[in-house]
Amino acid sequence: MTPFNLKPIRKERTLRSDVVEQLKEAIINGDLPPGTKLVESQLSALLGVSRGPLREAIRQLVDQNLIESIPYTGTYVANISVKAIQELYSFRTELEQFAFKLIWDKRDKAFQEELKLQLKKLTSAIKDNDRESAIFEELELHNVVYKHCGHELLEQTWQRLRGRLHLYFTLHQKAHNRAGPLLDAHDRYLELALGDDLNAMLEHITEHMQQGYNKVEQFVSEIKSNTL
Amino acid sequence: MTPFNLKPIRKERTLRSDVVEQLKEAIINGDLPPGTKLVESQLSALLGVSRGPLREAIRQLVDQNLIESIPYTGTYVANISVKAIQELYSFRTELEQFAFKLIWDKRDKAFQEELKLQLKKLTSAIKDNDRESAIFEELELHNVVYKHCGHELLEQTWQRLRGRLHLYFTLHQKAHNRAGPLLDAHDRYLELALGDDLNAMLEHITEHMQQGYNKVEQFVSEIKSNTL
DNA sequence: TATTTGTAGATTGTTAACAATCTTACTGTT
DNA sequence: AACAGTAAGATTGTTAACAATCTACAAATA
Repeated sequence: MTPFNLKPIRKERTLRSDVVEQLKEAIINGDLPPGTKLVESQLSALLGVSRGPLREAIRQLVDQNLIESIPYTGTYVANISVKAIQELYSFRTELEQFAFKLIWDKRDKAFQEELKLQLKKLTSAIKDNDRESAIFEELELHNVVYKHCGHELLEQTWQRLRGRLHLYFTLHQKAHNRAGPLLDAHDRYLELALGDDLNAMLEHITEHMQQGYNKVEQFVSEIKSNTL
Repeated sequence: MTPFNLKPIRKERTLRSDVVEQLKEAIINGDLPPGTKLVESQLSALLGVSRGPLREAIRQLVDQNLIESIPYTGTYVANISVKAIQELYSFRTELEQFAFKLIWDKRDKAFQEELKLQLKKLTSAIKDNDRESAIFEELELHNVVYKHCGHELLEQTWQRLRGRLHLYFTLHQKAHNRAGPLLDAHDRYLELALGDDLNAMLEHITEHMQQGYNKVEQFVSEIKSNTL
């Protein structure tokens, strides 16, 4: 048979996977604020799905730290805390430094172009004042690195953190109604990522993350003290 | 009321959690070799549980990379590969170096004593020629570090890798019927971990992991070529 | 005989009813 | 009024039956 350029189709559409997507989206968007109690019967009715697939979806989101579950008691949208943010940012720093160490000598044209393209998308979204897109594109920029370094375990770990990070960005944006954290000074990031000084890049990541942490930490402290 | 030093009790005993434990145990022990097809009806009958909780348990184990699942097709005990081992060991190196960087200035008496105790347990298990225990205690030794550095996200990530690592150790042991990887030369590990040269410790971790990787990689290559 | 096509059985996905557990509000007692 | 006990309602955990999908084998065709 003539070998068409056909890839085997991904057959992983199931109610569970759809529910995971929708719930994740709702949490990340802030439609379901942290602490919200998720009642299975209500949710399943809302989604038009029975409780079986819903419960399986919940298990997956618990593993992504987006939902907390207490047996026989209830499941809640994960709460935020200064410590959790601290951990997320310090961990991210290590992950991304590792990613760059892995990719450094393998940075091909495709990688460089995709990184440039992604920065354009981000810049454009910021100029258009489209906050939601800006957050997404910011995450996509970092995603390019993880995607290209060819380390599945690392990428998987990054994906697990990504949702939580997205949530923080959204909350920050909603709280201040201005551009989320880290939406500027990405030019230097790109410059170093395409340059030839690995150590400078690694140091920049530490600073980059530190800045992001400061912004997010600050507003979470505010929220927490307001809530009391 | 007199404030007793009581922690809120963990109430998380459910069929799902029991199934997770049992399945994990069976995979890690090698009772369910890599590639084994897991048929839900058979498993549920075997465990005396209906398919609902079983399926939820499977979701959790998929997230720990111990099971692979293809919708409408089947779930299988995760296969092993040289690349997966490579990734696991390189990632472990980063995680454990991060852990030591975190804990270094906070190493208290409790930490030091627990580390010493754990090494004793490991040494004792090796002397008794109790392979199964030796593997467990080896993992417990590293676990002490993650437990004490007070970084939940890091510990969580370690726990997710631990099962997979345990599986490799078991397979190695079964293949060669001799002591698993890394069961010697832990004295130096302890010495450095209690010493005051962080860089030496970090370097040692790299070597330590490299040795472990070499042993595991070698025998997996053998297995793979024999299977063909 | 080799290839294709159809069909039956097996297996996973989904649902809805049932059981166990928890929460809350009410009642009675001191 | 404060507290313990209790019962009703709500919610999660579990089960078993039903539907959708896939796989493997056999019949049909060349």
